[in-house]
Amino acid sequence: MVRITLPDGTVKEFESAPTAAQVAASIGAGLAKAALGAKVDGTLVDLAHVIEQDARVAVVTAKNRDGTVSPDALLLLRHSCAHIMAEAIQRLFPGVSLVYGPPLETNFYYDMAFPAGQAMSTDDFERVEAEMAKIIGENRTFTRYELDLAQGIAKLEREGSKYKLDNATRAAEAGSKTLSWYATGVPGTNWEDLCRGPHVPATGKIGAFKVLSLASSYWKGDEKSDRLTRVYGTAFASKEELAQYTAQQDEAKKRDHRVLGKQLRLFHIDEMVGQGLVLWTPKGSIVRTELQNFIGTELRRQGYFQVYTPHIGKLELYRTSGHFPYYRESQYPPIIEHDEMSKLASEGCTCGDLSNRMAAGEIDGYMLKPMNCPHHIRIFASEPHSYRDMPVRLAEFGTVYRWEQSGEIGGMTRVRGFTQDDAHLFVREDQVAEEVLGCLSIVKLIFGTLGMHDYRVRVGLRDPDSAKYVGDSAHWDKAEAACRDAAATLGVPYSEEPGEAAFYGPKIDFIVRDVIGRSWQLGTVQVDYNLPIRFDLSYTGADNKAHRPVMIHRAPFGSMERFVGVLIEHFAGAFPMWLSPEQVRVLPISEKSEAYANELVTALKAKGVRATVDLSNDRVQAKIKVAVDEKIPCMAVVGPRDAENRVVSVRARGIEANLGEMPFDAFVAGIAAEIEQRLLSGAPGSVQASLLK
RNA sequence: GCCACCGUAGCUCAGUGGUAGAGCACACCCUUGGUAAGGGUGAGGUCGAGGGUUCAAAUCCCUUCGGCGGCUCCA
Repeated sequence: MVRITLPDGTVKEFESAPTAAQVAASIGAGLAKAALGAKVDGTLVDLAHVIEQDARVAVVTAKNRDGTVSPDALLLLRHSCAHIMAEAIQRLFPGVSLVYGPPLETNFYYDMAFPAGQAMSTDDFERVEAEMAKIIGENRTFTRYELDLAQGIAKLEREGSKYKLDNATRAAEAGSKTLSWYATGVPGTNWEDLCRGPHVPATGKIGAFKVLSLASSYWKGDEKSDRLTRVYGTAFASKEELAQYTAQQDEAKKRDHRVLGKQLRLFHIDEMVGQGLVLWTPKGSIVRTELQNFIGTELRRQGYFQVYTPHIGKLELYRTSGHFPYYRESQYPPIIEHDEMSKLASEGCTCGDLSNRMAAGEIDGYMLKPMNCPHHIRIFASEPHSYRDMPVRLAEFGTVYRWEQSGEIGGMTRVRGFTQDDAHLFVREDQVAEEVLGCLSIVKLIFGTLGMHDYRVRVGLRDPDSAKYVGDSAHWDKAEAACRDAAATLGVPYSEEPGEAAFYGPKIDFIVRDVIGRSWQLGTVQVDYNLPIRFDLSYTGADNKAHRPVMIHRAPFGSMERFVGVLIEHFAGAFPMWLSPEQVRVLPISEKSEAYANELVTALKAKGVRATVDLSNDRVQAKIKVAVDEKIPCMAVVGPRDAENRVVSVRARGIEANLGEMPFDAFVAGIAAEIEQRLLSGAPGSVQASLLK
C-alpha cells in the first residue's frame, strides 16, 4: 500500500506502487492529459517514475492552478527540447558528439563537439528548427532506461564518447549507482542520450521553441581544454508564451544602456580613444555629477575627508600593496622612463627579461593605478595618528585602469578605465562593526532614493583552498565575521560565497541585473586587516603604544560607469527630474509667445533648473514629439492664453495629456522643490502628482 | 584571449560583382500652427582600415581594427 498526499492535503491510496502518471490519472483525465511531470517530495520526476513509498506528490502542468506559468514545467520542456535540438543537429551534422545540455532560467543550451573542419552557423538555424519540428510532430515518447555503473560505462566506452564517459565518471564520483539514458522513442531504435532527466512524456508536448544563438565554450569551463560549440534555444508550452518572451526581449533591447546611451547622447565610446574607455558626453556628465553631489553631501555628513590622488604610481607602491606582480595580467603594462628605456635597449634587454626584472624589483617604473587604496594609504601614513582621531575616512572619485580581456568589454558595465566613488576608512578594531554599518547605510540610501529594490547581497569569503589571498587566517576570520554580522543587519537576504573575496579581505557586494539578465556588482564594502600590515600602518593608542589600524574599503556606487549604465536601464532612460540632463523644456506655441517662454526659462534657470526653450518653427505637436523622444521629464507649453494669465500648461513625460495649467511662480517653485528633494518621477510632492490629484 | 555573427550618411537601416539609396536629424525657404512629426529645396559617403582576385568589388578571399552574443576572466 502506497499513500500519496496531494498538495490540497487529499490522500490517495494505491495497492501497488503507482507511476506519477497513474497518480495524475486518478485525479482526473484532464490532468492526466495536461501533466508534464511530477514533484515527489519536492523532487522533479518523469510521469513514468514509479513511486515506491508514501510521498507528497504534485502533478506538474504547463500552468499552475492560478494561471501562472510553472517554472518546473519550463524546466522539463527546455531539457526535453535540448535533446530534440541535439538530435536534429546530429542528423544534419553527422559526427557531432554530445557534451552537456542543461535547461536554464529562460532558455537552454547544448554543448557539442564538431569534427574538425565542420561548423554550424546561424544560417543553419532554419534547417535545425525544421528538423526539430519533425521530431516534435512524430510525438515520440521519452523513454528512460538504466544500466548499472559497469555496464553503463562499458556501453559508453564502446560508443567512444569521451565527453559522455566523463559525465558518467563524475556521476559515479558523486555517488550514483546507476546511469540513466533517455531515448526519444524506442531504446535501441531511436536517438538517445545519457541523461539524468527528467523529461516531458513525449516530444509533442513542446508547444513552441526557437533556436536562439551560437557561442563557443570550453569543456568543463577550462580554457586549456577542448573548444565546444554551444547552441542556445528556448522552449515554451505554447506559441503565445514564446511570442511574449520574444516581445519581452525586444522591449529589453530598447532599454539597453548601449542603445539608450547613443540615442540620448549620454556617453560615447570611441574606436580612436580605445576599447572600454568611456567618454562622458555633456548629458551623461550631468547624471554623473548629480550622483556625485548627492553622495558628497552624505559623505560630509558622515565625517569623510575629500582627497585627490594621481592616476599613476611607482611599481614599488604596488609591489608593497600586492597588486603587482600578482595581477600583472589584468593591468595595463608598466610605464618606463625614457632614460631607463634607452639603457635597457642598448643592453639588448628582451621583453621577457624586462617583465622578469620588473617583477623582481630590479627595474622601477610607473603603473596606471588599478586601485586607489595604495595612494590613500600613503596619505594616512604621511602623518602620525592618535586613537582619538580615528576613524580617518578618505574619499575620492578615483579613476582606475584595468586590463580586461577584449572579449569581455562592452558598454559602460565592463570597461578598462572607470571611476570608483572610493573611500578608505582607517579604523580601530573596536570601530570596525560600526563603520561597516555606516558604509552600508550609504548604499541603502542610494538604492532607496533611486527606487532600486531588485538587488541581491553577497558576502564574499575566501576560498580555503586558494593561494591567491594575502594575510593570516586569524585576521581573515575576524574580518569575515564582521562582514557576516553587518550583512545580517541589512534586512534583506544575503548569500555567503566562498572564493568571492578580494585578495586582501572579505567583502559585502550589492549585485543587480541588467536588462538582458546579466548580473553586475555595484556597491561594495570590504574589511581588510592585511594592507595595513603590508604598509606597516599604525596609530598611537591610549597606552602610548603603536597599534595597527584596520582598513575598510568601500564604494557604494561601485564604479560611476557601471552604475550609470545600470541606472539608464533601471529608468529606461527616463531619469527622475533631479538626474535628468534636461529637466524642463519650454514649448512656445508660436513666435508670438517667445518672449514669455524666454522669461519662464530665465526664471527656471535662476532657480538652478536645467531648462531650455524650443524655438524651432515646428508646430507644438512636433515639439512635444521631440521632447518625448528625448525623455524630458517636464514640458511647459506656453501660448498667448498662458502669457495673458501668467500660467504655464504642463505636460509630463509618460502621460499623454495636458495636465493643466499652473501659475508661473508656483510652477517654477514646484520644479525646484521636486529637484531639491530628489523625488522619483510622479512621487507625492512632484509637480506631476500635484496636477494629477 | 577563444568561437559565431555584424560593420554602408550624425542616427536607424536597404542595397549578392556592373554609375552608392531611403527615413529621421542638419541648412535654407514657405507656413505662426494649443498638446506624440505641416510643406518644399539642399547639403552630406574614398561603403571600418589594409591587401588580394576580377575588365569591373560595398558585394568574393585574406589580414587587421571595432561592435555584438556566449565561453574564460573580473583586485
